[in-house]
Amino acid sequence: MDYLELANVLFPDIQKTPEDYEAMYPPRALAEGARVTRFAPSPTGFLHLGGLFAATVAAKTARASGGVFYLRIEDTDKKREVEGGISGIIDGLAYFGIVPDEGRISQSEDKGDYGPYRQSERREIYQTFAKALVEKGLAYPCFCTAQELDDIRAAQENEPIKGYFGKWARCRDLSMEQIKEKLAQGMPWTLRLRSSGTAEQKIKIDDFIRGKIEMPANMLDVVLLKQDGIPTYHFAHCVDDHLMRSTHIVRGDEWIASVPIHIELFKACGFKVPKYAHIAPIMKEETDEQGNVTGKRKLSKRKDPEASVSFYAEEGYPAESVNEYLLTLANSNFEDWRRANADAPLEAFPFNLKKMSASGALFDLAKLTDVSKNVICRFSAEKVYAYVCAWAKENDRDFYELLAADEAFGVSMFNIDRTGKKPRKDIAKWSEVKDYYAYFFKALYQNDFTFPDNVDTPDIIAILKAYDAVYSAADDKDTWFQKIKDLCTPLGFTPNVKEYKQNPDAFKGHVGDVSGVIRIAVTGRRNTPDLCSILALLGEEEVHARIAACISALA
RNA sequence: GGCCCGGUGGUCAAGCGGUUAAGACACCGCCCUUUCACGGCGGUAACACGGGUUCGAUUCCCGUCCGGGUCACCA
Repeated sequence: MDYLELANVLFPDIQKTPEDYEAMYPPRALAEGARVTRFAPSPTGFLHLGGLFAATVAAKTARASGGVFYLRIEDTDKKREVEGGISGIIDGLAYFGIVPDEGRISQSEDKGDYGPYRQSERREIYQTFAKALVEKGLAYPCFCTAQELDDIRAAQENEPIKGYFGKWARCRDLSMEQIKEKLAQGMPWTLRLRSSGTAEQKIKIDDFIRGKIEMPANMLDVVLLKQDGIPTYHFAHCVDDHLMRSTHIVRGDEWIASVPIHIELFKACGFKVPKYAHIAPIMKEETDEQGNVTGKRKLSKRKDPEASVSFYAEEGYPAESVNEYLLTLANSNFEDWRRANADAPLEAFPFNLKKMSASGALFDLAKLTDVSKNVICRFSAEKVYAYVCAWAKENDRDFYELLAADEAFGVSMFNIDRTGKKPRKDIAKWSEVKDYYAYFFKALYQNDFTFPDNVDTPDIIAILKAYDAVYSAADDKDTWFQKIKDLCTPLGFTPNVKEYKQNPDAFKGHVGDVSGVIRIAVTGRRNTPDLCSILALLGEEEVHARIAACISALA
């Protein structure tokens, strides 16, 4: 067989050679140890949490080493592509602060010297390298139809090794005449690798996360180029990551099984094999209708709302919170680092690929909530106000109008209990703010005047009347509190909590019960930030009105 | 089914031959406290199972079980 002739018959239009591309995309001039990583999603929908996680890990890996992180779009399957998929991914990443150093930066723009970064624009490159493989006798055209392939699969049902190889590889040894004849008939063809693997061969890989793995070598004549001339994932991965000079392949662990194929391909092409880091997926507990746990599975975009990154934007979890949560999953020492470096930017965390867990973690919303409260309590009131406004503008227009009507008021509201060493941790996501802070707005304020059972209604009314008489919005915290204490004794309560605990039968309650009554009368809630600040912000007129309304409701 | 990978409290996880088996979240209790929080202290709770190797196994080996992945002209 004259492979040179075959190559020209198959790829008559390809003039360039692999050497041309090697020269066009020279090795990167980076410092020793700098890692080049990428995120390479297919634009099949919006970004999901697993993708964000992989991108985060890849980006951190590159940044921590002074390397390069780039975005490549793997759109070799036009059937699955969705409209706006590319910008959905780019915008999604940007929302979480991930801006690639190079690669695809918009629906139609690239940045960097190793592009194009969209696979559908790299057709000629793949064909050039495919042609070179044919010239070396390492690839051949296959004319099998989908039906024939199905038949092979059916026949192999009980075989230990399945796939296109050995006696099943019917097109492997076609003569030049047969090939030319089929081509002349216009039969569509795919290009397959002529694998040199045997059933006995083993390969070893040293994965950054999994460690040493031994697997049977590839022996399948996998498809390199589909009928439409577009490469499969395997071939595109090989050509792109070589030409774009990736040093570390960070990807989901569903790819582990195909590493033998990839290694054979890199070697067949004469490329250096990159390092691999296969990350475990984020899992979700699976339950039946009764809520019993039946197992776990990968977070699914279709079944789990929290799989989609847009869920976090809609619920109002700040990107910072999601990022921190993801980092707790990625490197378990992150939380220790955060405690020791409370105010350091996330970028300062010394991320370590090797500390990644080999098994998939269950997604834990309670943990995210906790992380998020810790993140938000460090925000300034101005920042909270800005975030809540931005969230409400998209998700709750009425609430947005209320907030935007008075910025100073909004900031003051979020500033309560936020300035000390131990800021209040009450907000985990912006969507709960409206409920927590409703009493600040006349339009939202509601009160069903439900008081705890330990205070009788006549006492409630007495407390409110007495407080209404002494209240002044100008009171500072000490004055305010002293006034409440002064109310206690005449009404049968004690200003001293300890005293009450020592002798609970001697009093109707303590100063905490008294302030609790005032809180509920004015806000309708049993838990709020500092009451004194709330009353001052609400203003005298409003406070008096609310107290009066409460008294008449109870009377 | 073949081939890979994994299996420490409910969850995330340190530990990697000798530990009272860390820590975080959640939960419970106590303390602090004008409420709510915050904070502090304490508590319940774990090495999947069976065989080896060893003076000694959570740590090493084998088997079993369980969980996950993969076996496309999808990525």
